[in-house]
Amino acid sequence: METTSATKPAIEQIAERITDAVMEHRLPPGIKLVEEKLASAFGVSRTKIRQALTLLAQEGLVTLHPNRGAFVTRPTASEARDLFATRRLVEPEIVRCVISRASELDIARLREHLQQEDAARAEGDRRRIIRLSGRFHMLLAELAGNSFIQKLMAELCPLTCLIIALYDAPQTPACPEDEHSRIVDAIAAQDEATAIHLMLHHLKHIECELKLDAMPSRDIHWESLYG
Amino acid sequence: METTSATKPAIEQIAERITDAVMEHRLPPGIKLVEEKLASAFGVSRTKIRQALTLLAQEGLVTLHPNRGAFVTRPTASEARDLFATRRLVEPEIVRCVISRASELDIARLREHLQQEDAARAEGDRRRIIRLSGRFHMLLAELAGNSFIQKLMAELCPLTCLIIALYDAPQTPACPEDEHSRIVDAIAAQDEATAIHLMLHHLKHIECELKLDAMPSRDIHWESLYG
DNA sequence: TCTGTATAGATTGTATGCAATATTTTAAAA
DNA sequence: TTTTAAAATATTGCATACAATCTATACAGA
Repeated sequence: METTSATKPAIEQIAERITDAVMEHRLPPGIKLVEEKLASAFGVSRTKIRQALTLLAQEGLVTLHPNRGAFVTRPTASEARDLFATRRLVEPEIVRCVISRASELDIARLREHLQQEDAARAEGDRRRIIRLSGRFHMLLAELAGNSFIQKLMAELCPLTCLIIALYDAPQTPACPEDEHSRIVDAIAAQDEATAIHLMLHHLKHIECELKLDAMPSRDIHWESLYG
Repeated sequence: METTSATKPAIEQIAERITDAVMEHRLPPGIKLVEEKLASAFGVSRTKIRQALTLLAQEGLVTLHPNRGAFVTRPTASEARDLFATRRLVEPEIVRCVISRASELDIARLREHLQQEDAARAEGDRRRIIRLSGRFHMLLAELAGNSFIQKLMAELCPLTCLIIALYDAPQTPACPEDEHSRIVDAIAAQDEATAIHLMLHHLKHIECELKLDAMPSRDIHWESLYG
């Protein structure tokens, strides 16, 4: 009897790599994901790719059009607002849970992540900054210890990256974010009120930099236009 | 050019029928779902069944064991507590949204649903009662108008049914639930404070009837016991 | 009786092939 | 030149077949 292989199912690995590519804006919203191309890129057959795509579709990162294929989702402005409303509801709870549960080691993991973000910012690697910013919130959710909230945030964060790709002013100066580090400080100090306040401020900050209005063309619902 | 067929993808239909069976406790927690059996039951090939199963696994209703197959999930007591914590966080927000958005027609839909629940209760059809009780909360989430929250509740409600199947005292007298109808009354009256209070009370009520303690044997995590 | 091993059977994992559908290209007509 | 129609190409949807893996049974030895 051997050790139960801890290797993740290959399908999830594929989905994860596609997710990373989306988070880094290397796969822009709306782009078509052709099964055969992905299959040869990953060195597997279409069967696995299909399963990975249905998985990503379930997460909302990919949209499946019957008989037409898979596309990276283009969230509407309305969906973007719903997403941030959900995050404003959930992330304060995450902060509460982390403060009440986190060990020294957890705090250390957070600080280590902050260092990675700093490094990316120092290099001006905007793509990595965005991905790491998302992963910061996913790490917080993980430390909160509620698997349902963790899973929800694992879906919302990549989608947030997509929304930023679509609606962020192109020349937003790479966010002056010591915001993450201040949140970690408040958590480490067990200062719940401050931590929650900073988190909500941070979310508002991200949302407000988006140009969610004045782009009605993006929101046209072609399917229902004529009937 | 014809109308884009509004027929749901067949895979989702299969997943939905399996979900209903789970909600009605016709597929008990832990049971194995053999692909071939399902394939012939639904009259399709294993390929589609597999995709439906990965979808259900993503929702958490089914657990996939590599090379061993798919099983209806057996939530642990700890997961059950996390689930209710999540619902206590989300459902008050749902109530708020519904109160501020719901039209007369939406309220009518809620009342119609209550009638179905009454009918099931009058017939003593416990299975249908449980499924409809779950669907009541899913309907509320739908009316709240936030797709992310709606999707989350669409996962949590079937799981709640599973938890009830596992942990509910077998002879719990079919819940004396005018609780749903009182929630709808408060919503219709736009009485936010009361509606939220009733909702939280309702959730506590469900959770407290569960025997989440004193059954440690269910929670043993065999995989991590020795290393 | 119990334990361990070998064999047979069942089930999952994956690739491949073909039919159905969509997209692009080409050519013809306005 | 623009529009329309038809053929050619590309892509998805699905079922099936085979290999890999797991499970159950049978049997030998302690």
